[in-house]
Amino acid sequence: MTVRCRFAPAPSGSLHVGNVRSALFSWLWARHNDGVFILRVEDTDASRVTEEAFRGVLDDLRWLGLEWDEGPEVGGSHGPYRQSERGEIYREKLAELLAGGHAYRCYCTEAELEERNEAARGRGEAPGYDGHCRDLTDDQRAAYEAEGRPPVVRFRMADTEQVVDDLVKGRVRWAPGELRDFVLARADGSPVFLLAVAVDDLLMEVTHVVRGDDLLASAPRNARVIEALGGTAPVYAHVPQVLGPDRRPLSKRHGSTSVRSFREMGYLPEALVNYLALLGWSPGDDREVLSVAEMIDAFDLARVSSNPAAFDTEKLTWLNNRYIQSLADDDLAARCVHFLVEAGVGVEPDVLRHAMPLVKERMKTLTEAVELLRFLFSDDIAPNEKAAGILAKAPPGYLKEAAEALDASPAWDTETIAATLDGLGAGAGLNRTKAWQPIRAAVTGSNVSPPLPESLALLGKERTVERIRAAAG
RNA sequence: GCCCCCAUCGUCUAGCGGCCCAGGACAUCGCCCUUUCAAGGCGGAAGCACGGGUUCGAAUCCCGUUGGGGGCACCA
Repeated sequence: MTVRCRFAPAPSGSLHVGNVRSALFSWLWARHNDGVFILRVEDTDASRVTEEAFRGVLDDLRWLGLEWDEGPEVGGSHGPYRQSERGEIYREKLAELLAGGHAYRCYCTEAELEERNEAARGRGEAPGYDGHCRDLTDDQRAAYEAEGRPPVVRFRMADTEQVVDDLVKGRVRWAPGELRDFVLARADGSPVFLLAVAVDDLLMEVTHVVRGDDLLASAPRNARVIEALGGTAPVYAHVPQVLGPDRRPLSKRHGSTSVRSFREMGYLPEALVNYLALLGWSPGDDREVLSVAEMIDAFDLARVSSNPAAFDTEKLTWLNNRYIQSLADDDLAARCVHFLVEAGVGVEPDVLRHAMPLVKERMKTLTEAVELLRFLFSDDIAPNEKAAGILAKAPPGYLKEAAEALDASPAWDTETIAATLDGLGAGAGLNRTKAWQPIRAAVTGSNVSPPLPESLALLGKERTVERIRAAAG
């Protein structure tokens, strides 16, 4: 049987990394089994959903490389894939459940429900729907109808022990009566999540549901609805929440947690995917840096950890640098362009490409290309505080001398420049650090830069000499 | 309140009864390399929440305690 996994986000603009991890595990499982990955958008709450928020989610997934086989924009034989377009289907299935006696109309008002809940609490009993309208007689029903009470539709939950064999949590049980009859459709007839998910998973022939463990208790409800509709429930895998550094569930409160924000901070999708895969899963050996192919090959839902993991930006950053180092110069340069342009630095593609070997091991994020390489593309290199200090401490006449020596250089390659610089230092009785730092400060405006001879070679003789002369005053 | 989930270095994890006086990675500390900053190499410190069992033997199994988290909606 073909494995069919799905990811069903609400369109939020940009996915947060916790959701993405669920999506990733679902996707990896589909790919591992040569199965199908479905994207379904849970936009039933149409009032809050904008087209922009919808697009944001698709963009995030594509950027991460989590391509879907069925879903919005790619189609598929089980559509439509937006819940907002499936109203008719839900109405149909709701009628089916009602007709089969698996669901019933409940006339209790919210006030009545609340009142009885309070009373239950007062008696030390568990709150929750008490089954008031479960077995109304025709007369009672008629009386409520006559009152004009708008009914909701509730699912008749089996009064037996409920068991879910979860791929990551193991066997989980709920005592009889623990899971109450829940609402499938609101008084206005609109479907709620519990109906929509069950119907969609059934009709889309989903075999494995991978999602956050905050939904663990809805698994038996989903399963019973699917069965009431004549289907077979999928296998569930509830992955733990992703925690923030304070060990509380990740939320907006933690600042930048959306895919978009990591993208804007200069993280590579490869690094984010690799990092997220390692959050709660490991291949079982000591590998940490894994290609997508290796992840697909090694992935197993049964190996996903059942305890919650905290998101650690430092390790993500380390991985990011590893991936930056591994990229080809062309590729890296292309990815840096956006950030340089964004910062107002106009780039020369050829120079940029040749600068990559100089910066790839010192860039933790792509945004750092800006500070590292600005001096190559802009002549506005006013020295920062430390650079100014270095310049002030340079021996009198040293910079002028350096400018002349470099200007007189017969060739302009790394070796020649290094030799010239060394000759200069020797003449002034300075070691390399003392001899080179003033040059660095004069040319880059900073005390920190890529390797000096290579930088000067890229900058060109004219601009180098000009800047040193300017600094010499 | 009731129910459910979870518990190995600061963090992510390996470990599924003897291979473990617990292995790897990030972070951290020290040394090396070194033109700055990085990167890299080598080394160190750091953990089985607690208490009972079971067993010849427990990080691994069972029970309890404690501590986190989630659920108990006409939200998803």
